[in-house]
Parts: sequence; C-alpha cells; structure tokens
Amino acid sequence: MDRQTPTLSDVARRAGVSYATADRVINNRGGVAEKSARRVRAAIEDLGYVRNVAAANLAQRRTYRFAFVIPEGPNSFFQRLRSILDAACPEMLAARVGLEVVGVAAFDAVALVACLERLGAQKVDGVALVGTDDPRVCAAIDALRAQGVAVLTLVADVQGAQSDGYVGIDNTVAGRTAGRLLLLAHGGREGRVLPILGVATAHDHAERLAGMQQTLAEAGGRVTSAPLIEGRDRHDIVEAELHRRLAEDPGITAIYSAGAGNAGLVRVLEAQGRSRPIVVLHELVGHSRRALETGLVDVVIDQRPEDEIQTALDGLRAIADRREIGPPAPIVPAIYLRENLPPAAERPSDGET
Amino acid sequence: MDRQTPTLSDVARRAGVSYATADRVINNRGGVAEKSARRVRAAIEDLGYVRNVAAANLAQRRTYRFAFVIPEGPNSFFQRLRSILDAACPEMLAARVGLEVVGVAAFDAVALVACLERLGAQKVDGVALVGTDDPRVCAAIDALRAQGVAVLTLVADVQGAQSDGYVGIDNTVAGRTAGRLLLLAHGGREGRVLPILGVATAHDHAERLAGMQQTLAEAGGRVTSAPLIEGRDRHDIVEAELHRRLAEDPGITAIYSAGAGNAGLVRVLEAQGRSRPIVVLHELVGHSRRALETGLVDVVIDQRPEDEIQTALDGLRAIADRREIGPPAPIVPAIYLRENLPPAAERPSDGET
DNA sequence: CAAAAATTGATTGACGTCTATCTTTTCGCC
DNA sequence: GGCGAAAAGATAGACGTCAATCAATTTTTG
Repeated sequence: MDRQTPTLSDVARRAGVSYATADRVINNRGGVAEKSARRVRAAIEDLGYVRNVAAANLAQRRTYRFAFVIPEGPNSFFQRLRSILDAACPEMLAARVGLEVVGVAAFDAVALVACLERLGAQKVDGVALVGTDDPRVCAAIDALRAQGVAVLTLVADVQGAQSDGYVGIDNTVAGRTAGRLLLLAHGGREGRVLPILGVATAHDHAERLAGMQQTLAEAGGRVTSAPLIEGRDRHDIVEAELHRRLAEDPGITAIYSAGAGNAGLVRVLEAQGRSRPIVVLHELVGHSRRALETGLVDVVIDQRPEDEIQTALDGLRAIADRREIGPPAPIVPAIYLRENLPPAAERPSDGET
Repeated sequence: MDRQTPTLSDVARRAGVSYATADRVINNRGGVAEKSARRVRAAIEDLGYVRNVAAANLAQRRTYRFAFVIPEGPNSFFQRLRSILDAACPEMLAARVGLEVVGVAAFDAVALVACLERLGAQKVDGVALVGTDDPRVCAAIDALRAQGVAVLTLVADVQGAQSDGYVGIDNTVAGRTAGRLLLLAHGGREGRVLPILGVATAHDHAERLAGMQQTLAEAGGRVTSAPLIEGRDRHDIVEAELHRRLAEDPGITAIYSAGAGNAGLVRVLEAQGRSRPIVVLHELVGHSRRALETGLVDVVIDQRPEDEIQTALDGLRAIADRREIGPPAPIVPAIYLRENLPPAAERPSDGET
C-alpha cells in the first residue's frame, strides 16, 4: 500500500542516466544533450516524480526572507493588515520563513523607494508592497526584480511596474458590487445615492465609484448618483459635509462610502435616529464592524486581507522556489451583513478607516 | 544578518546536556529527569529554537495519507467539492501529502461506516468526512480516533460523535444571512417569503429555514414566511410545486431555497418573465451561477468549499504532526451577487444542486 | 555496600536533495 | 586517427532530524 514516492535516483535509473545527469536536468544546470534531457523528462513523467521540496530546502539550508511593506498611519485597515501579518509570523517560522513587516509613511513615494532599496541590499527573497503610484516606485520595483527578488503588489497596484503579480481586489468589481447591493436595497424604487470618497484622484476610490455608477446606470437609472463628498479620509470633514448634504437634500436614499474616514459617517448616522438611508461601505474594521452589529450600517464590503496575505505568501514562496504555479485565484470582495460577520479575532484597536 | 536558526544540537549544548537527551525531551520519549527536561525547555526558549519540520519529515520519510469521504450522486455541490479536491491533489503531492478522495452513496450510513473501517485498516493518517447522522457512524468515528487517526467532519457534522473538529458553516447563521438579505431587498415593505427545502427533517436545511425566520421575526414581522415547499431535492418536484404555489398565492414576494434541486426553480423563474420575486438560494454551482449571471436570481449564499477544504487539510496536518494549533477560524457563508462572482475555474459539469 | 534501575552520553545510519569535483566516455571535425 | 570539447558518470559531504544501540554514569533500593 505504501510504496514510497520515487526519488531522483529512481528517475535516473529509469532514464538510464546517472544521478548527476538527472540532477543537471531538473536543476537546469546545462551541459546535457537534448536526447538525455528528454529521457529524463520522460522518466519523470512516467514515475510521477515530484521533487521533495523539504529535502531540497534542507540541503540548501534555505530560509526565506520575505518583507511586507505596509503604509503607516491611523488607517485601521492597514492596522488590520499588520495584525494579520504579525499573527502569521510564528506559524511561518515553523516553515522556515522569516517575515519582516516594514512600515512606511503612507503615500510617501520617496520613503517607499528608500525602503525597497534597503530591502534589496539586505538580500530578501521576496517583497510584497502596498503600491503608491509613482515612476520612482516603478523603477525601484524593476531594480529589485532585476536583482532576483520576487515582488508582489498588495492591495494597491503600481501602474506601469512589472511586478510578479498583483494581489488585491479589482476596485471596479468592488464598486459594481456596491451598486448591485444598492439596487437590491432599493427594490425597484427610485433613489439617490450619495457617494463619499477619500480623494477623487486616488484611482482606487475613483474606480469604486465608477463601478457603482456603472451598475446603477445599467439597471435603468431609477437609482442615480448624487454629487460626491470628498472627505479626504478625515472623519471630521466627512461628518460636517455629510451632515450638511443630508439636511439640504432630502432625496438621498442611500450612502456609499468608497474610502476611509468612516468614523465621521458613523457619528452622523447615530444622530439620524430611526429612519436612516441605506448605507454601504468598505473594509471591515473596528468601527465599521460595530456599526454593522448595531444596525447603523447595512453592508460592509471587505477585501479579506487574510486571504490577500495568504495568497501573497503562497505566491512569494512559489516564485522563490521556482515552482511553476498558475496565477493565484483573484481575490473577490466579500459582502458582510450583520448576520455573517466572521468572529472578531483581533484585539480592538481603533483608528480611522 | 543571516545567522542561521539554531538546531537541536545548539539547544543541547546550551542546556549542557547531550543531543540524545535533548532529543528525548522534544520527542518526549521519556526516561529524562525532570531537572534536565526543564533545562532543555529553558534552552529552547532562550534560543528560540523551532523544530525544522522539513528535516523531521525527511528523516521520518513521512508522507501523510489523508482521505476525504464525499457523498456520491448528482448533487453538484459535492461534485464541486470533488473537483476542488482533485485540483488540490498535485499541489499537495509536492508537500508529501497523498490525498484519497472516496465516494460513498449519499445518506447511506452503512456504506459510510464500511468505508471508514476500510480506511482505518489502510492506516490513513486522517479522514475528513461529510457526516451522516447515525449512531453507527458515530461509533465508526470513535473507533478511528481511538486508532490514532485524525477525523474531521466536513460540511455536515455528526451529532454525538467526538471528532477532532467540524469544518463547515453554521447553517443557522447561513439562514439568518438569507433572512437579512431578504429584509434588505424588501426595503421596509411588506412581503411573504416562500421557503423551499429538500426534506424538512434534514437538520441542516431545517436550521437554515429557522435562521431565516428568526431574522425576519426580529425585524418586526413585516416580511413573513409562507408555508414551505418540500422539494426532496428533486427539480421536477420543485418545479411543479413552485409553479402551483406562485399561481395560487400572488402575495409571494420572495423565494428562499435552502437546499438543492434548484434547477427546477430556475426553470420556473425563466418562465416567469419580467417581474419575478426576489430569489435567494444556496451554493454556487453551475446553474445557480448562470442564473445569477443572467439575472434570474438575486443572491447566492455559498459555503466556500475551497476554504473548507483548505481548512480541513490544515487541520489534518496539524493533528498529524502533533502540532498545537488553535481551532480553525470558522467558515462564514459568503454572499455572491452577479458582480462579485469569483472566476469560474471548474469545468462546466452539470447536475442537480 | 552491592545490585538493580534510572538516567545520560556518544555515536551511527538513514532520509532526498544540492553542490562540487574529478574521471571517463562520446562526439564532431580536421 | 587523433584532438579537443561536450556530455555523462561517479562519488562524497553537507543539511537537521529521527531512531536505534550500547556504554557510561548516577541514583535508588534492599
């Protein structure tokens, strides 16, 4: 029953070549005649040989060093990312992977570039970074990759950079999802959705908004989008603006917050009392979760950072041991209601969304 | 920068004992004085020693053998489970895990027991099975565990059995989620939800129904639940019954299908034309996906079998390596709309849901 | 105090792969 | 046919752990 899995020696024997030759083939060290290489590959196929990664890593004394570059600041989504990473560290250690979590000032391209250069000098095996759109960042990524470091962009892609992949949601899809939820909640009736953004120039927020509007438009336009609020991710601005807009426009039936600064939004909702508009917002963090639990908010769309980190780690590993593996399954935004909230594992840290 | 991670020899040296003693401690082979054991543990602590699992597995020539016992039949959810497992096989092989996927006639406790006994005799390391409630199954599970085999229940738990854990969603939560979505889609208006079940005695379906009704009731009862259809998971029965009920009760504003047999439901909806009730159903499979894409259905609640399998595999591994690891994060039902569908990876196989 | 038991030490050969070195064979070409 | 280059073979020591054995030491016991 337990005939053991074939080793490279078995492959060599089957192929009628020496171990050394088989080794040259699978590690493509070159200097092998095409004829022999073919026979080795055939033997691998026949026997169903699978390289024993454990033995290989042991022999190479390989310990991966991966770095995650996460923006610093009060943004609680990134705080959540960090705490997920911290939780993953010990587990990764058992698999001989050293994780380094590096904080960099948000939106600071220069600091990010400096950080990437430092990581390159430190000879890490892979880097996952939350992108900031900037040509200098692009260049830094290219430099890292030229050096043989695996580079993934996480949560936010960097336009123009040739990374090894992007792990994150498609913001247009997220926006369209929001749009569908808004339509569903209007149940065929007319309505006006008030969008709240961080900054309209941040392309992730803009994509979400556009996606939402697309879906509304495709549904026939009974639900429309009102002029947006640009909250600059600051809850005080959001609070004041939202308050004003709701007062002056009673036709608002729903609010869609595509970005951060939702603490201010929650405060306004608390003040609204009984009849409040439909509310859809992004990212499940401390206060958005509480708002969902208390019924102040209807829906939270989340990008499931746990999945993103898992996918990023898998991807970095795969590239680092030159394993052929298909592109990772794209991350799809999750929809949370009051009833299907995942258990809150994190310690209740607060901040701005 | 890269001082290497300490080995067990380092630990022994630090503790002032021989390698053999340190080995006896970490593998608790016994025959070590408490005093020495403490010193070894202290040294492990000090150095931050982590056992190199790769080396250990290599030395032990350990290849895990896990079996997944999945009901056979036309049910396309289980077909999906199977195809996910099949896809996971090669990847697992690289990590020296042999996966065996075993089919067993659905709801056949005797066959399931026979299968479990066979697996026990074959010395597998772990088993994940889709439960069938039956005292004989309980006994078989207990027997397996007594034999040292890790046993997880997947998708459906077995009441009364002491397994190593349950990996699957909480059906009450799933039902409550459905209830919330129905409420959201009614937008405060009155309505009557027509529930469709497989068999009312299947406790998973019953739990979903109860959960849904709970949420409706808690919201004040403007949306109520109509008498249910028991479709016995057969699409022809569902089709006929549903047709009749929609015709005789024009007050039906929504349909909630808690079980399988959704192909019949879809046919009725196709015939309905323009104005159809709100529709919420379970499990993202071929036709439910298509129904979502074409707009015949509003929401699909899915238990994310990919996650379930991943969690089950991790759990089985952890138990098999005698690694201490907390209980797995509970699986939470996912909500899919037309816009946030994950890419369809599976080949388009069809069947009943 | 001697004998028995418990504990510790020392050592060794796997496990499957990597890496390196050295030797031998084969091949193409003048 | 002989030369050099390319290809192939042979071999050995690491990597960190496991599992086993046997000897040496300490402790307990009668």
